[in-house]
Amino acid sequence: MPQSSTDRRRTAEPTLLYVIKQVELAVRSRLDEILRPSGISVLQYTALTVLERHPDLSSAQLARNSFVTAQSMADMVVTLQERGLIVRHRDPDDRRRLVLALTADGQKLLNRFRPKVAALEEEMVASLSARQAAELRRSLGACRHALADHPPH
Amino acid sequence: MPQSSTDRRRTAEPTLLYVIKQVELAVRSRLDEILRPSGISVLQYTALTVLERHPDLSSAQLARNSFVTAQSMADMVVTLQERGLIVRHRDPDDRRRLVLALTADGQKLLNRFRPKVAALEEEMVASLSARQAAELRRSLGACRHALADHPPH
DNA sequence: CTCATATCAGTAGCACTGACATAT
DNA sequence: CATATGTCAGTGATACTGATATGA
Repeated sequence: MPQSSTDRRRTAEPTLLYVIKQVELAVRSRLDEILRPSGISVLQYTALTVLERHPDLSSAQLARNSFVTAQSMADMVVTLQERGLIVRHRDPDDRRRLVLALTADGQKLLNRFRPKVAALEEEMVASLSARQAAELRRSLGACRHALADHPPH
Repeated sequence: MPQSSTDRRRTAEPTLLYVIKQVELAVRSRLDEILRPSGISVLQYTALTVLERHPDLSSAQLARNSFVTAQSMADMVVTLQERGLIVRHRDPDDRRRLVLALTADGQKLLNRFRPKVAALEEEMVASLSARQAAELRRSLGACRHALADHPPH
């Protein structure tokens, strides 16, 4: 007897949103282990990698990039500053902005953990071909783009 | 002058791990808005959908599924129970286990928000073909599987 | 005046460690 | 005794709302 396609109790097919969440949960769990010796959290590490790729961001810009409020990001920025991983200085062209930059220690921390993080990514895509991994990245980028252009509430 | 492939300051290419995190952040932000009228959090909603697909799980099993400790999940389970969305009863075959089940109200809540959540997923994959969306799901499933089989720390 | 940025204060949800009782 | 489940207590990192000051 065929099962109803609308009986979600018996369809073992989870939604795409759920699968994304599951992968992110697994990644975060593994990154937690990797970063534990560093003393910084996964979110703080992520913020550092963003600053590495996009120098001279303000805290407010970093907040929008991470879909959190400016107040939430401010706490993390202060923490990273107190640990000597970033510095802040006024933007002379817009004296409201406090521009963020990695310190030598911050860069050193990123360099130290990059191999293990890259190994985790390798492990994650081990069963995919290079073409499949590339398409995965493209598709996720399209998903991100589709959701990003949304008026904040 | 060609840029060095190891100078991550100038390579605009973020890691796959980062792109996954970005999509999950965007999804969570949008789900927050959708679920705000319901009074439950994204994590609580997710737990309800897991119980819908896999009835008779214990809190500890649910915790392992979500990569969190049993204590963390216990808090959420108590909250959902107090709101009348789930019930718990002893497993007669293993009297340690407290088996979880959706209540009628819990099922009603899921049914009420399913259309909006499905619409969000549609919006996310709008620029992908059906084949691309299917491959995205397959690849993410492979990633999840590759990371799941890891000894807990 | 408006908007954006940054900050301060208070609150709440979430996850953690450690300890413990109970059942297999 | 060893293992798994569930609970209780305490703690910390995170993100939120609301209010305020400052500069474009």
